[in-house]
Amino acid sequence: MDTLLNKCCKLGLKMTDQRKTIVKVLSDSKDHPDVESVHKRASKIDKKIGIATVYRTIKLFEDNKLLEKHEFKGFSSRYETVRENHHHLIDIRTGRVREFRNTLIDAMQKQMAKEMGYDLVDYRLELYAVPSKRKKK
Amino acid sequence: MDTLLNKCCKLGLKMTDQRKTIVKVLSDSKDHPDVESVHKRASKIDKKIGIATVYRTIKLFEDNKLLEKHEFKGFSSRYETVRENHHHLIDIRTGRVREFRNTLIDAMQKQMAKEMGYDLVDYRLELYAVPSKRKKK
DNA sequence: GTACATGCAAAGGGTTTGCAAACGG
DNA sequence: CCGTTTGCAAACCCTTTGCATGTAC
Repeated sequence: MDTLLNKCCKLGLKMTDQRKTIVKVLSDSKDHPDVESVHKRASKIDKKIGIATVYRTIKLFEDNKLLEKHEFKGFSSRYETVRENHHHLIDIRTGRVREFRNTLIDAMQKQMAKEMGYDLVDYRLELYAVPSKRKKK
Repeated sequence: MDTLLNKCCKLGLKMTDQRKTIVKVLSDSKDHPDVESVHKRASKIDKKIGIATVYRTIKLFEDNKLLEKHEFKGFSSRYETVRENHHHLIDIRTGRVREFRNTLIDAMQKQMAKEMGYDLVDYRLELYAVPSKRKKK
């Protein structure tokens, strides 16, 4: 098992009811919600939960590499549970995020940095797009 | 001539002294300054210039496609005059930005979007790196 | 029990806006 | 001239923080 909850336990994080609620919301999220969305969803389980707690918990998870933060152009910060490497395509009309992998681009990025005399530490590759009229080729 | 000032005139923008000052600052900038830096540099020419004016002018230029805004991770918004297509490598220690081109990656991005059934509208490719210890290969 | 987490509201940083006065074309 | 732009300060949004209270281990 490698659930978010398990990872929290392994890290020895103190699991309050609020944190468990937020873990559940994040684990159930198939999209890339922002803090407000997480708070809204969490409120359905625990109507007393404060948004400051959501901010603090998300930051805690982020610091512990359980969550990844994305700041897509035109949106407030959005989060997803850390999984394998991938890039994002954002539908600018709906905000929907689609994921993709492309190991060739990954390799080229690393090489590009090396050629410029740097060691790659992190990257960002985001495609902003709209559904095409024609059928997918 | 294709200077920023010329582009402003062609667009019929009212050129106040403040705007001319900001245009000069931006034209002289070889880096990717944030609003505060632009304001500081502009203040050396016109000590009365207000930061709200800098914000408004930069937004005006951005809306008119004369400036490009970048929101690099960990920094406040930074700007550069629009030029040919290129990507950015950010030295996370200093904030210094290096530019590079890679047409193969460009092509792959477009193709990636198409394969997913989208038309690419915009993208973001940023490398975050530190100078490598070894000599550039 | 004790150190840490919570909720609230207030503060924070970067950016925007309302207003009266100044100014460009 | 008249509509636009400016400078100032207040408002703004999202996020963080101080504090007294509550809670997991």
